[in-house]
Amino acid sequence: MYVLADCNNFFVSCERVFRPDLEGRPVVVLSGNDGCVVSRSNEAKALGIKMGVPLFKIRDLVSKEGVVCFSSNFELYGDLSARVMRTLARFADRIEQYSIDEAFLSFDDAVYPAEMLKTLSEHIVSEIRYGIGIPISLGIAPSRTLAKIASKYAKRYAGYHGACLIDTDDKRRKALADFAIDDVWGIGRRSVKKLYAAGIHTALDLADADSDLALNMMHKPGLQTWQELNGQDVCRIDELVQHLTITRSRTFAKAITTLPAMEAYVADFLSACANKLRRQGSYCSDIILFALPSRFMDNPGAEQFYAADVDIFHNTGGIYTNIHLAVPTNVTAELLEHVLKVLRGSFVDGYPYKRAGVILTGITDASTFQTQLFDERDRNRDNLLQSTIDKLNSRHGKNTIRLATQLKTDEDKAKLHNEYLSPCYSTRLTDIITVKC
DNA sequence: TCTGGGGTCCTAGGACCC
DNA sequence: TCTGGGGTCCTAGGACCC
Repeated sequence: MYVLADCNNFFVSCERVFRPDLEGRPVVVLSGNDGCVVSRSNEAKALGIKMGVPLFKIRDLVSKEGVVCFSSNFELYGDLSARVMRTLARFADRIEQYSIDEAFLSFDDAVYPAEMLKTLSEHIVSEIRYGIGIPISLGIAPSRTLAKIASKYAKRYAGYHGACLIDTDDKRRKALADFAIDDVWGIGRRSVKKLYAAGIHTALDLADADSDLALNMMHKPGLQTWQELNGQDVCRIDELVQHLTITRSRTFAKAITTLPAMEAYVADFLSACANKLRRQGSYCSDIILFALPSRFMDNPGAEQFYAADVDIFHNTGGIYTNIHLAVPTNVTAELLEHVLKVLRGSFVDGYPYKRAGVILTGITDASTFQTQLFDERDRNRDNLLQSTIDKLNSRHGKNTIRLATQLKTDEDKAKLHNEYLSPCYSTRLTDIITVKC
């Protein structure tokens, strides 16, 4: 059996851990530059605030209803997430972290009868609620897709005490009959339209349909969803450690128009990517660099460059390049050399670059590393220098040693528009909570 | 004024091989 | 007039996830 553990309104719940006064009040967490709503408390949902809505569109509602806003604080969320994951791992035979706030636990059926899992799950819910402060919902079922559905019911009805079990065919059919097709894991917007046209509106409609219908409309992933809704376990994710791509990108509050400013951001993105790459013990052979204008046609700064109905990359002067390296590497300075060369060659001064980023691909692990015959670099020296820098940074804090091109931390903060940022209560001594007696 | 960021998997089609 | 069959690898784009 699988247990899906899904934290409730995770980012908002993290903020509330250190602000218990916000229980019962409408709270939202915003994306970078305080752009869109990315997490909502139940009270905020009840006010009709939709996921992804831009803040400027709900300003009136926010002030009228006293909605509390937070900028996103990933240092805080990452730390609380790690605590939740460690706690979950203590209970399960196997754990697969699926996202920052979700994990699949798997249990051996021979050891854990369904009813025992239900009791255990309720125990996990209260352990995480009272030990860490995060409300969480658990769904128990024989397949991952059904476990996801069960977790939604656990969230919906308080009577389940945070854990819902779908273990019999009768329960499965009842649960699916009351579950909208567009809420099923793996069924996106595109597929929903086609399914509606075929008269399929609930998860049960799909499960009871012919498997060929699922296959023809939604190809292989659709067939897997069909199987999972019918209780078959189709393994789709595993205990994946290595990422196949590593990305850092940002939309800027104000477009970047000068090369030195862009170089600083790109160097920062690349440095963060390379760090992650080394932490997972990999090398990469390709870097994608992009710097693009605004996605929105009505953005006045970008308008003159925007031609309707044409590919934004090719016709507006935006940058989107794939840089292939002859020898895979994970050394920040070396990666940056390549990227800066391309950036300097393609950057157009005065052009309004609104978002930019770096993607590492062609990722391989250390054991498959291949040297090249005509390699001029002294790789031993590079690696020694890099590991020394990494050690210093891990001892004295992120970016203690950084490349000259990178942003200075204070400047970076000034440029970021994060009006409602909370302290990093659990990861920085300077931000530690004070209790007055 | 103001519109997120980081991922995965699958498929079709082109280039190339013998 | 008539132009194989089987395979691999790579890439761009689509769809989906939180």
